[in-house]
Amino acid sequence: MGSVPELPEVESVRRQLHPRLAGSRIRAVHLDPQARFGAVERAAGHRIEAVRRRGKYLLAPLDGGLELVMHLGMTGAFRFRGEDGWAPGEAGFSHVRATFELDAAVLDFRDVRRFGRLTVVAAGDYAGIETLSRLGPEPLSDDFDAARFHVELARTRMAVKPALLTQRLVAGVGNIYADEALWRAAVAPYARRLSRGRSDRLHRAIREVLAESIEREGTTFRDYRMVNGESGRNAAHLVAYGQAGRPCPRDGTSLRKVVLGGRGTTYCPRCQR
DNA sequence: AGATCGGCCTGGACGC
DNA sequence: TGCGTCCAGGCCGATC
Repeated sequence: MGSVPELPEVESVRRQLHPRLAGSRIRAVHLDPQARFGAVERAAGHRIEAVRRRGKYLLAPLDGGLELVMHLGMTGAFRFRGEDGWAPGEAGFSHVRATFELDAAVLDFRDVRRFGRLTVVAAGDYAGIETLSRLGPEPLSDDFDAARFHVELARTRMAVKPALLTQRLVAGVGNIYADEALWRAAVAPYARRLSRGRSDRLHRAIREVLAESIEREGTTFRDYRMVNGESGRNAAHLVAYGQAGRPCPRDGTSLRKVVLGGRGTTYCPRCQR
């Protein structure tokens, strides 16, 4: 059972990184020689202006017209060297794939499974990052419009859950919150071309489950950690994801796990239609 | 252009 | 106990 950083987890990381990094200069960058990062060395010598987020991407504009784009992948985490038990010789100090020497701190990027990505691009130029360049609206902003969501859901031939995971209809929803939102909206993950009523319920449920998880600083099973090493508190509130075999809180039916679009999917076969 | 599918990567769970 | 196998899964690139 992994724990994948999705929008609430990435936002929780962003909130801890921004105050520490904004205004700080990157003196040097050290990279795992096996890592396939994109031109991260170019960040050296540049000042970080802010740490922002789009979907599951962390975006750090640098002075000189550059931008550091970061994705945590499956197991990525940022930790400050020598803080909160993160130091050579301490338990758990391992799998460091990149290190940023800053003015007054050393920031490590830990990533056990190496799915994470770090890239430096010209500011705003995401042409080489397909998912980011075609990313849908931020779910918690006014850009996430219910009418447009319905139209786009009706246009695709995909089942609703795989469609959500493409990041094109809405940004930042992954496997956990897709299952949670579909359960809350009582929509079957394999449904297609939702009615406006169902699509509106799903639209609202996506916003709710993400906002509630941000309040709890995300969902931790094992891997996801905030920058200070702490776990998020949302795992105890999951109703669908990882709950196969448990009774549906709405009607008591045993929750079923299937594979849909290559992803584990848990839902109530009775009330999610 | 949209949809689908395999590959990437590693540790933990599981079976014998 | 120890070894082998399977699974998790976001994104990317190839293919249809």
